Amino acid sequence: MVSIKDVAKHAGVAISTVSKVLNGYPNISEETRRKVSQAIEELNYIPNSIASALSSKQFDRIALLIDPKRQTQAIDQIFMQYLTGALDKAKELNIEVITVFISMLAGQSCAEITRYFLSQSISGVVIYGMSREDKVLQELVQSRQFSCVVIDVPYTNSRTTSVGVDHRKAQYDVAKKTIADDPCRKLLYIAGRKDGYVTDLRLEGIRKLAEEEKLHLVVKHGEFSERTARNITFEYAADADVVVCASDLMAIGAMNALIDMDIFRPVCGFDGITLMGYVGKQMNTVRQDFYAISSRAVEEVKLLMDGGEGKEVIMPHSIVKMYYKDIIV
Amino acid sequence: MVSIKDVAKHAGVAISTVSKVLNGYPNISEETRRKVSQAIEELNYIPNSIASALSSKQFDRIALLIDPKRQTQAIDQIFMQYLTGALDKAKELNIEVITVFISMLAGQSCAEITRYFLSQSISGVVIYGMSREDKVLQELVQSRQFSCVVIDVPYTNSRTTSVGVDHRKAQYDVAKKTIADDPCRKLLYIAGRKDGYVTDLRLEGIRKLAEEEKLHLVVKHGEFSERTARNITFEYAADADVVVCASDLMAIGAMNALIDMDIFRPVCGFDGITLMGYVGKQMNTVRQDFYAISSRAVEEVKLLMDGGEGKEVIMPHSIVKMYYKDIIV
DNA sequence: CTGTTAGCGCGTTCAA
DNA sequence: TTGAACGCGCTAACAG
Repeated sequence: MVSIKDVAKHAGVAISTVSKVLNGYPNISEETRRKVSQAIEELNYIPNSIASALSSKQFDRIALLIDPKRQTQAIDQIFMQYLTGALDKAKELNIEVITVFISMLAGQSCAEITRYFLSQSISGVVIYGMSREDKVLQELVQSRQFSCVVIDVPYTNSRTTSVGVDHRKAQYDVAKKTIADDPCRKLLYIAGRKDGYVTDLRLEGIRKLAEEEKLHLVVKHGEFSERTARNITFEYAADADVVVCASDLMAIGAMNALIDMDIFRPVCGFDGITLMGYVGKQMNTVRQDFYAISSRAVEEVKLLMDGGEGKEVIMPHSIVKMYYKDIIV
Repeated sequence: MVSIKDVAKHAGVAISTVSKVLNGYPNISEETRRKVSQAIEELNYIPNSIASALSSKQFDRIALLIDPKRQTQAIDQIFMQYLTGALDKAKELNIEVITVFISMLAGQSCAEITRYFLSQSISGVVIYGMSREDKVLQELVQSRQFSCVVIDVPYTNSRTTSVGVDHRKAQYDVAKKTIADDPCRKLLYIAGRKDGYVTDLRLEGIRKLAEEEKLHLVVKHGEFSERTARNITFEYAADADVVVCASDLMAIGAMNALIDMDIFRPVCGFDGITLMGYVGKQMNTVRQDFYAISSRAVEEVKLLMDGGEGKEVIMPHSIVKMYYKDIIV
């Protein structure tokens, strides 16, 4: 391995001079700079980022906390988009990324996780999908030991920024579009888990719509489960004009139930996953740009690491209809 | 930040003694070990892995090269499984992982990528989905600069191990199961891209079956595209008894085409993705355990980094039928 | 069994 | 404008 020392020798200058050229310091003559650059070229020198990090003690490293535990594999798509968004932005900002599945942290206390992160020189964390039950993650965020960005969780503190869409408005919008296409009087709403952060927000959205449109609103909790939504649909959908679901997976469950029941009801989902296109009928969904959200999250965690204050970031959303023909490649 | 020096002082021993305790060296008295451990405890000392890596020059770091470019979002599932398998195993083996989407390397030469990896102290690479067109990746593997594991690519050299299932046998098995259920004389086979590594292997498998069973075999290239498979099905399926596809996505395209054509033909896919369960009819697929494959890949790259020789690893597969009810949660 | 010493590769004073 | 010297936090001989 060729080190900075070799370059210095080859160029006939001191190590520190090479270092300065490398890091673009101003006080270097054109002449020396050229000599050094040439030596670097000739020796094919590659700076050792490990050593650099140790020496400068400047090392931006973040952990991406992803939770595949309460999802079926069908929505891995969302996490892949989260990942690509984060990785792209991280590379742009020259931040190192450690991808961590929350399952890998299972059973560990907040202190242990903190320990692990510190030993890895991680100073920022982006959390995708923290639930109210994740007590350790809550603790982690509240400890303010790390710069945190939480996705879709309405919580901020001095070192924590939240990034997400306006779930209240999004749910309102997507449902409104659905009933605009098919007028309705009675609406079945399949909500998420009772204690979910977004559940209440989305519920507020649908309540507002029901009030405005003077709809008879029936609310059932589908627990974000396809099967539960399916069962709820079997029980209550015949009696409703429209079925609105707080997640795509539940919408798919509802749709399949309706097919089995052999009745038609307009259904809308929420997340905007491709899978929606495969279920045969078109459905409205919120277009959440997971890539953009994640990209923004990394930007925000960087700001925090640079000393910024935690804040709330609302990303825009739009509404789309999913067709099979738009998805097939 | 509390360092090893503080611990040494606090425990009243030398720095190296602390280091030895930390790394579990044998020649340490129980007494000292206890003292040091206590000091570590009291100061809440966390070893700096960066410094450790620099000093020991031992730093197992691998890059996961993932290519979402030629896939629809529908099969992100495969990549998530690859990821979890790799990350879990990496944590077990204490290997650091850098996740890289191949798109992030687009336009870079082999030398530039090599440079980047070296600067990141990456010594091992796992490549998921390398095609014959990826000239730079080919070059990278052939350069032997890094310990490489390629997934589903039948190439090995002194520093390259290949991991994958036996595509020939797998294709044979899944198709055989399909025609066992529904006897057939004429079989439409929708193959992958003409230049794909696995395309030929799978083709061999189906050819062998056709010969054994004396089937009339019609082969068309679906380019691993759902739409192309759909079009091929429209054109040729009416004339066949069974449709065998070299990928799940193509199987889905074929199935949807058959539904539109309003005729029934048994269809089988290959990859075993959950999405198969959503298309309405049951289909046979190869059960590839992506998690296990990826986990094994990381083990293998570790062996290579420790000086092992490249080799070929064949992972087992089984055949399953996909039902919606097995998938819904 | 323990402590001393010499680096790992680099960034950063501070003189010259 | 340049370079010698020191230190980042740790590991690994070697000496005691």
